[in-house]
Amino acid sequence: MQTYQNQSIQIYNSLSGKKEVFKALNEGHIGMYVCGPTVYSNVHLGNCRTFMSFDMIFRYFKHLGYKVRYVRNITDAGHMVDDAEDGEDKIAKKARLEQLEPMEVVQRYTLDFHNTLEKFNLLPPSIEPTATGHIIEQIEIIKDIFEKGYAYEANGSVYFDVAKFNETHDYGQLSGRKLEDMITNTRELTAQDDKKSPQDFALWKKAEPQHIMRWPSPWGDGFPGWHLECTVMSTKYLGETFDIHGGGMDLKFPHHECEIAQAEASYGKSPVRYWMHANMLTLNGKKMAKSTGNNILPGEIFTGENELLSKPFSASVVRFFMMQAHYASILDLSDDALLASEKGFTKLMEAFASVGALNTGDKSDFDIKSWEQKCYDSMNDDFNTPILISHLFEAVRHINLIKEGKEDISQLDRDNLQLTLNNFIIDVLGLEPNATNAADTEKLSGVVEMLIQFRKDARENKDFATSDKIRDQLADLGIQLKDGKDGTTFSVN
RNA sequence: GGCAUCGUGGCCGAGUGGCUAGGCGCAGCUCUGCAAAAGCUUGUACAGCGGUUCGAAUCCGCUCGAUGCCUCCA
Repeated sequence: MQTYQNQSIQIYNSLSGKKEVFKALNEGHIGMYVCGPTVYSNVHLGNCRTFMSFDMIFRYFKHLGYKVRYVRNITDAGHMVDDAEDGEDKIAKKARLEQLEPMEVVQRYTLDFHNTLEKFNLLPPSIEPTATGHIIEQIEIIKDIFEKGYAYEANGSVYFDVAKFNETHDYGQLSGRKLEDMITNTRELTAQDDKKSPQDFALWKKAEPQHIMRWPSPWGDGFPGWHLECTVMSTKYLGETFDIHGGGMDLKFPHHECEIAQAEASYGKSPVRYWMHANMLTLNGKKMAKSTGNNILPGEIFTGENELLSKPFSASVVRFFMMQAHYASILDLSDDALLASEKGFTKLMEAFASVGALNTGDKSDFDIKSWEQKCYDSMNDDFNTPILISHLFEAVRHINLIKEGKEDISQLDRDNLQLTLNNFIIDVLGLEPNATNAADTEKLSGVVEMLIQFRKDARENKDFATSDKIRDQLADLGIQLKDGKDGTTFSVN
């Protein structure tokens, strides 16, 4: 029997606007699609938060014993830009500026993306398809939508006819918009090209002669519209209806709305059972975005080379910081908040590391079973990691009390505690103990233990000048001595 | 302008009709040669104004403020 059969998960479904009990389409299996990045520049920390949120969700499902197929795409075909160079796609533009082949840009930033996510300890998705690898499928679905009467061709481009679609379907169901409101409220747009209506969106876009990324199609050389790849790739790998579709909140409209329209137009049914949206990471109270430059790069966090930061922070600390907020809430990044998280993270990890060495007794003052269920309950309630973490700190308190001999724990409970902490801290939250070279750690440990012994001798001889010198100089090196009931331990910053 | 979301104690951040979230910081205490670490104790917070209710931070209305989307964006 798998763990998931004992746990009932509630998910906030953006489509209904309510928390719903999650039920997998196929018992024991979950299909999850998450909109990935457009690889035309370095991933910033805001991007990372979204992928980290879904990584946590992926991890939890796996922990519960589900077989999960997690698909996260790479958008390498570029999208339209809205500034002066109208009609040019982002990747092509970047390529020309840097005198690179488009696929060279794609390669560079895909690598950066992967490297960064690896630092944050994200699990790779099951499939990571690219838009350029699915041009044929995209052309096929355009033909299908065309035949069903929801698309029209204009000057070598193909557009989705939103008004036509809305006659028989509900365009705007996800974002809570009404087509008539959108028509009356549409802002003035400069490049309105060949669309019948501003609400229509491109399925296929004609490539101008200078446009580098282009493919042949029944409508001439061009490139696919930016909503299409997700429809095509999610369907290809997960089926016409699948369990979960995720992405950043900023993709809700129009991107996800258009995905629903395309899928309903082509397959005649709603593609997704649970829509999930991760909220924005803000900087100075404003959304991080590539286009506005209001962002911070992961590399700047790791080196501390940013005027907002007083020091560098490890990837795990940043991950812990993000896990202390609910995925659907806006989270504001600041030096103070990271500093506070770092302290909490260290406290948590030190307690976790010490569980195995806890002295055991005949009884336990800590009800592990009910505590464990509280951990599951918090995750089952729409993946509430901040609540989970509050329960983890409850365990930390007990661990420290046991260490001081003020509470007892049985051996069985200690083992269960260690296992459960490992499940949630390592497997579900994806946190990592500070990575250090094992061989170096062993040597360092030997040296520090030696100094601890010298200090102990000095203290026994009441030579406090020497003992304090050892303690203070080690502290200057970032090694903190901790005098406890059963002798002195140390930790390295 | 339209559509949303949000406004919680010094800071971050959960919760959401009555019952302690948690982390960081601050203060006191215990421990200590002195510290640190650890533990214990302490916060009577929910933007403002009305309303519903036996009871609201939590529901409703209005006001103010912030953010997001409406145009590429995680």
